[in-house]
Amino acid sequence: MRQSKLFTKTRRESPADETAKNAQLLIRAGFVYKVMAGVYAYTPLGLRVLDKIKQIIREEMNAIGGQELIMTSLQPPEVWQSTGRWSDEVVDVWFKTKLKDGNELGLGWSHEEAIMTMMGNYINSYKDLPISVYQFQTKLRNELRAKSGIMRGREFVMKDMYSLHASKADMDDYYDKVIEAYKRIYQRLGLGEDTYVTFAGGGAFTKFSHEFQTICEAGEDVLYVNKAKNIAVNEEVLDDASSEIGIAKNELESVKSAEVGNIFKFGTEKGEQMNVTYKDADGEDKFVYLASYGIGVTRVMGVVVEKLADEKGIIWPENIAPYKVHLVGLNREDESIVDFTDGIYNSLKDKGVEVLYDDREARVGEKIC
RNA sequence: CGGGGUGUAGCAUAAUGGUAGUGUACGCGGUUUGGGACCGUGUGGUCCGGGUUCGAUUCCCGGCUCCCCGACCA
Repeated sequence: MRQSKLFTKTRRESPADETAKNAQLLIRAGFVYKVMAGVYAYTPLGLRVLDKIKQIIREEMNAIGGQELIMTSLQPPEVWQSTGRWSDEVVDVWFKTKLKDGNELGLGWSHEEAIMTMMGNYINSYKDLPISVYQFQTKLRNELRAKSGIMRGREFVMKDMYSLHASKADMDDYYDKVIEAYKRIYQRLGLGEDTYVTFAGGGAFTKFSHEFQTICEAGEDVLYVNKAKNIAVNEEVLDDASSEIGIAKNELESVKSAEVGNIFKFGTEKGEQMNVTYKDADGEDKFVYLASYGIGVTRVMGVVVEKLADEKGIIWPENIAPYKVHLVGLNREDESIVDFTDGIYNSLKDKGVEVLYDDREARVGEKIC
């Protein structure tokens, strides 16, 4: 890509209406454009980063048998009524709207019910299980308060995977595989060192759900960690979990963290509520087991910026940098030098190296800054 | 949703009850040229609605916006 033609250029100053480091830097560098509170567009540079993060996740999900598909943003109420999650009292982040004929619609904030409804149409026998599907979907959530730049928006990209099983044991096995896949993902994203698997807080599902928390000043959660023992406990479940694990509070250090992934087992709960069954080997109807696995793709991007930036700006890990090479062409008035750098640019391109070529007529200082 | 703040040019900032200034960005001309260079010149602005006033960007009321704290967060 020739930088002279690149859509978006850098800005010298941070926007006054952003205090979050990730938003300030991403806007200054021209990776995102703010549309409104909690709603950001991704420019060509930002999209390249997003696509690379997605590709890493995609590879790891495929490696454990996940199959990519895409559900819909428009959601019919019926699908959610069976589990009680259409109610605004139960789910307070719904965006709801209406069709021209007056019928209500919701905009997808999560997709468990949507997946289960669809799966119910395809799963008949134990031979159809297990099955694991995932998507990269724009989630729409009517958050009371958006904050922290791209880390908590009303519209954001999430990878959500759903696995369906014939037995608890099979679900448990797969769940553990996903944990390992997630660890590889965060490793590849450059967050591995500071990302911990923790028991999640939040009521009835605590024992069946885990969060992936990355130590990050800009995060919303508090984690108690023991780095040497590689143990981390969410503040919300500190008392219960620490006794269960057998570690004393004073062995743990309190740090702020951002939730970069959340996985949980529904067991047969959704299957029962939505009547999703399969025939077992004896011809008997059984409820399917469900587990689901999320990664906030755009949030992860924000966390990377927050954690790895220095006083001069964003530092992308090589795996997700928008380009592998930034070729800086100087002396644009000297034709022989222009020809020379053009040659380097073309040969890198021919070799399939992703290269951003600064061919602008500008001084060195400006290009490098 | 409760509380606090905010709103001036593309961006960042200043000032004022009486012609809104500067930087940057952008256009043009020129001097430069290995870490955001300089000179000249030009384009461009007071969130929306109402009120007070001879006159409101400024004061008052309402709305909206954005940010922060809290609450919320499968």
